[in-house]
Amino acid sequence: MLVVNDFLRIGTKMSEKARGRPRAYDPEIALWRALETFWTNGFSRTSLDALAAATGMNRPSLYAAFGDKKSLYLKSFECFAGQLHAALDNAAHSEAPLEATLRDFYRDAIEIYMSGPDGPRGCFIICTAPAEAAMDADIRAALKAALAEIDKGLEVPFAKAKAEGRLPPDADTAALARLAASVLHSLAVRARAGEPKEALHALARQTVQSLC
Amino acid sequence: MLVVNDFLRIGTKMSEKARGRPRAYDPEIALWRALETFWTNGFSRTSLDALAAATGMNRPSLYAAFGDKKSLYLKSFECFAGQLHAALDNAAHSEAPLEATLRDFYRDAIEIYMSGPDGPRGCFIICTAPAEAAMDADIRAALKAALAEIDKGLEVPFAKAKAEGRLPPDADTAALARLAASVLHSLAVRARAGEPKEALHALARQTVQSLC
DNA sequence: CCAATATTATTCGGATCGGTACAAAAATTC
DNA sequence: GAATTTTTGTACCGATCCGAATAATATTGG
Repeated sequence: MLVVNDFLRIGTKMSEKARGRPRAYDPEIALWRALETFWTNGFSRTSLDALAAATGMNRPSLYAAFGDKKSLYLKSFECFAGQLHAALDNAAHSEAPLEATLRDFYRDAIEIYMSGPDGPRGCFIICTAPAEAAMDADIRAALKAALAEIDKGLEVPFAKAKAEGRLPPDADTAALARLAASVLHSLAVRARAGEPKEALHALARQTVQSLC
Repeated sequence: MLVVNDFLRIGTKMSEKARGRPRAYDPEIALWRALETFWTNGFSRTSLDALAAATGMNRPSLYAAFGDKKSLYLKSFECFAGQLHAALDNAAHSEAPLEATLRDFYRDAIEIYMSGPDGPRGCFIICTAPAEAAMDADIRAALKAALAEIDKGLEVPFAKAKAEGRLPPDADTAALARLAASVLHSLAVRARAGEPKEALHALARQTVQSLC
């Protein structure tokens, strides 16, 4: 239950040399490799052996660095949520008009959803967390928080457009943002199901047109 | 690899008595119990022991009746897809105007998504299939087909409204239906994440308002 | 060179996994 | 009532699961 100590050291100054045997892995790279493994396989289907193989670490090192399997999954989740947060921040601070902001946001999302070494993987959060969420309160809480962050983040561009008079004064920006977020969720699932990229772009286009 | 024989016998006339020891289970009930187990736990996290406990059958009987684990999952999937198909058919044949049809469709869906013995479970298809879809071509194909059926099914009410002049003559009914379907997907995930029922109804309301 | 420290590498252990073999049980047919 | 047929129940299979215990290795500090 100690664990995690390593993570705290990432940000510290590297002036004083580490005392013992040096690490053979980069924690950030290893975490990303673990994330990718969970992303394609989901939580329950991913074994510690697969994670060890993907990270190049052996199981004890994995455990020492990230804790048990679920802890590693949640760390991967937060890592992906960080990327998501950055994308939302980007949209929130966009100077472009609402249509363009939303269009670019979807474009970037689709690009990520369609990526992957063995075919499209959709969204880490939407495609792997729900399966576990019903029985696992921690994963459910993480999922709920991520959904809320998407809703909140997407509201900013709508609110800005409303403040600038580009939306009707009675527009419910929170509701519009939740609708836009809903399409994002669907894009994630559709990509993973194998829908062609053009169909996803068409859906995004229709959404922008309907909401702006 | 024989298997399945039992299923074929469900619909046959029961005039000639079965020859051997009688079945101790009802295949339809057992399938529904298995479906519920997969629904809450997802595919990978569900063990054959859990399925046996839920159905009241022992493992050999399970195997004889439904084949291996994935085969049982896919049968559960198709069973749920059948319910979905009925709901879509209901919406397609509705005499009510588009708004009411869509509103009722969402209302019924939310009711199902919020149901469940241990809290809301969302949608069997949207919440359990994506996790497996990236690595399992069969589940991916089933998921893709189900998504297509939702898109197609929801297009009917839009097309009817357009034909009756209740939508602009240039309305892209297929695109609108895909957008409406996307919100359904999101409702499934949101319900499983624990969003309150009223929030889901509000999202449905906003969607109907935006699309009709 | 020797102690201390921290990580790696090997190995194991109990539990559970999905699937099956085999015999007992319960019904029908003759 | 004996033979046949089908299902049930038990027990078991090798494989894999997650986690930990132990030993070897590589570095720093004295």
